[in-house]
Amino acid sequence: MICLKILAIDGNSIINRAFYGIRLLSNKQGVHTNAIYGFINILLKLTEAESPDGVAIAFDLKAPTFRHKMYADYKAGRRPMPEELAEQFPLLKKWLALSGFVCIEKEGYEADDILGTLARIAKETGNECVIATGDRDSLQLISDNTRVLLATTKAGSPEITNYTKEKLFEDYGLTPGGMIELKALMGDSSDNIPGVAGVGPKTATELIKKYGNIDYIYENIDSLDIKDNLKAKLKQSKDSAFLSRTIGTINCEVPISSRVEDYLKQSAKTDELSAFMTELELFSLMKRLGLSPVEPKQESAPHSKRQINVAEYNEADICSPVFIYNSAAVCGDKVFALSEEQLKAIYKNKSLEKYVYDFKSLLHKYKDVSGVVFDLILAAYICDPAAKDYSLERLSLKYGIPSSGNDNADINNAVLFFDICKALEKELEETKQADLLKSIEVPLAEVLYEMEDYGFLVDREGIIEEGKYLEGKINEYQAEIYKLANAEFNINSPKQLGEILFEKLGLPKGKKTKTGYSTNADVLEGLRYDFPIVDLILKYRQLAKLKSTYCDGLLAAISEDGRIHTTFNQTEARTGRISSLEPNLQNIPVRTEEGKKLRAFFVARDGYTLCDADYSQIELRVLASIADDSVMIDAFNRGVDIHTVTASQVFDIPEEMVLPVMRSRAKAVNFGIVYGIGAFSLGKDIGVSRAEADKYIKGYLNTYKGVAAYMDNVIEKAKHDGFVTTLFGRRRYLPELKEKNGMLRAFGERVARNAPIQGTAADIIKIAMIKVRNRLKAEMPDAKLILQVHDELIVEAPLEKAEAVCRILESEMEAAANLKVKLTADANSGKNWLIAKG
DNA sequence: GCAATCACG
DNA sequence: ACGTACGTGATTGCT
Repeated sequence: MICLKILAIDGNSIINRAFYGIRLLSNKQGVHTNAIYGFINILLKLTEAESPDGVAIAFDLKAPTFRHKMYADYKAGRRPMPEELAEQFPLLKKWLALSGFVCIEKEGYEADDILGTLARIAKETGNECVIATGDRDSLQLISDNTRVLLATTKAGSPEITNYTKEKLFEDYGLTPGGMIELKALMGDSSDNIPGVAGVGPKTATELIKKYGNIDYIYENIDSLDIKDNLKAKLKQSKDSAFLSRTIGTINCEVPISSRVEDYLKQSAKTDELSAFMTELELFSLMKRLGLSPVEPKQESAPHSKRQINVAEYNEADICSPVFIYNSAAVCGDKVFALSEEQLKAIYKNKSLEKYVYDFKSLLHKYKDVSGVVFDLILAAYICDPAAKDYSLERLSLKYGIPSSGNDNADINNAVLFFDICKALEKELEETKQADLLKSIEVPLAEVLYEMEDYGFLVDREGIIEEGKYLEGKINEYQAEIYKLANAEFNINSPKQLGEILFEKLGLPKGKKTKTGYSTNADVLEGLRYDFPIVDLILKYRQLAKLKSTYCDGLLAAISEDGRIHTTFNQTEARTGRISSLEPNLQNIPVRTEEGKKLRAFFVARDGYTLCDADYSQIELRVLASIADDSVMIDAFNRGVDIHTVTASQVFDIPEEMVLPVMRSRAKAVNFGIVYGIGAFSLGKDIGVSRAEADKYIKGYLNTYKGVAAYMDNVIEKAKHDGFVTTLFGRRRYLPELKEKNGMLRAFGERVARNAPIQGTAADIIKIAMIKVRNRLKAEMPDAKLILQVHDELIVEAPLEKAEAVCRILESEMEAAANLKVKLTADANSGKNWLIAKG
């Protein structure tokens, strides 16, 4: 077997050394390049000296890591990175990518952890790892397969020490593992790790040399041959020592590729690299790499070529399109700061085309905002619906856009905003999603604003009464549970509940969770008829949920106008759905009788009524259409109950012979198929054996051959493309399909099957919402759309308009898309949500 | 801040 | 042998 050598570089550490070791350099546009220059220099030296087979450069991300979670002050008090350095990161990463080097960054982990993981992978695969860093923390990673090249500054001049196990012992008298123990005692001021108060490097080293580790030290603390006051200090800081060790231990299990081949250097994109380096004016490095400068093309790098000048606001300069972020705007080749008055006037001006950030929030703030043709936050969501957030900061990193370097933050951000808009616009064009933004998301933002603003009236007194009633019942159940358990405990604590049920009372143990016994409804349901206490707990849980989340929660959310104004999040769900929060009005109970009662407290105001319309089986209709399954299409077109048809096909009996239990099983299969179900879960869900469930699925796929083919094809295609799309072109990227972890890959496959279905349905109802809102606005402006629950729309309408509104809802919802099957929506009206749902 | 639980489509 | 159905948000307990 050939032994490969992987050079693993701590990107953050090395770029820092480069930045502080070399005076500020910059190109003509004022982009700083000294850290990039220094980094590349070191990288070239390292590769020449080591001739590695692969190179991986690890970077920190800003996101908090597990260390912050364990220890809130981790890295507290660090000086923020200077802007001149920060702006060089995306450029360096671009350079590395163009050169064919592999960069690794992982949310929640530090560069150190990635290095540790690479070292472990190298070790496990019998390869060699060389770590290059300026941070002594990595010394703990040394092993027979791993060396550390430690960059330091000695007497003002850079020096590199090659640390092997032997060299480490020579310098520190410790093993790599000992370095971790050392840190547990002495702490680390740069990361704000406390260690043991009053113990510095010298004492710590002595202790570890003598006793090996802190476990031994603390187990035998009283018999140790050390001074009493040192013992006292150690005892005093025991917890801190163990915490410091945990935090100081590098995590070698970062989820990154464990194939060493994935870190081999790819060939460089020479042309692009030359253009990029020319732009950065890194001519001496180019020479060293054998590249020659190229004449920059006019449009090759719009953000750094294009000149935008800071100007005074002048109304005559304003023309379409104008790019507004906070209180500054870019228009033509000028950027200027705006007063609130000026902003207001620009937002009002219908004929002025505007690129904005978060249209819906602007509507809340300014009420009158028109002429919006582009919303950055929505565009960025379409381009990457899985992103954590859509801040300029994150996007500028993603698209490699440097700061314009202006002193005024607003001016700077407006220019950045402009550049990001251009990048997103380009990506939307390239991925054929521009229409999604223009025709769906931007108009929808305004509809959602109106819904949020209008709100949903609730019967406050009714909810208060219901809360009191529930409280009484909950107390009764609680008393009975305590009596049966012969103990008082917190029923809301799964830990305590598990101990009572499975240890004290000795009930048969079911599933386990990471932390103990599972006490969820699935488990308890199986025990409820054998053990009265379990039945009570289930009832208690149900009512406790209704009380806390729905009574107390909703009451707290009622505004002064007596209405609940939820917030719709248009950029959260990876499938394209919208979500509702603070409070969530998309999960108001409906499945149980007790829960349903709450819906009666969602009401229409005097003289008005609620019109509620929902799509019938929209996801299955979408599936039938996307899969082009003639049997399912035919079933829908005949207008018969789809679950009955499925049962009749799967059980091979006439439709009129289908029994309720058969229909209900067929229904579970229909739903399950949409989610990419397996026999195990289906069996569990409907309470039949796995083999029985497997028969149903086989029967299903044999009946609906188009669906069967689709389920295979969609994964095939997703693997090829790296994403799936809805009927309207909305993408969901699926990096999971490349996973070598089978579980994650299987998850990716289920998502590939589900996302086009759920996503297309989401697109359709979004279109319907826009159409319904426009019809209402034009024909009966007193009627307002107030809520969407994925396949359901609710309008508050004047009593006498109820019928007309129901017909508008039905017809617009049905006409929202033209599928291979007819879409059906059914509307009802009533004075509260419970009644209106029909 | 995470895990467990449970509410909805 | 392992885990096992997609997408969300709120509450509670616990470290």
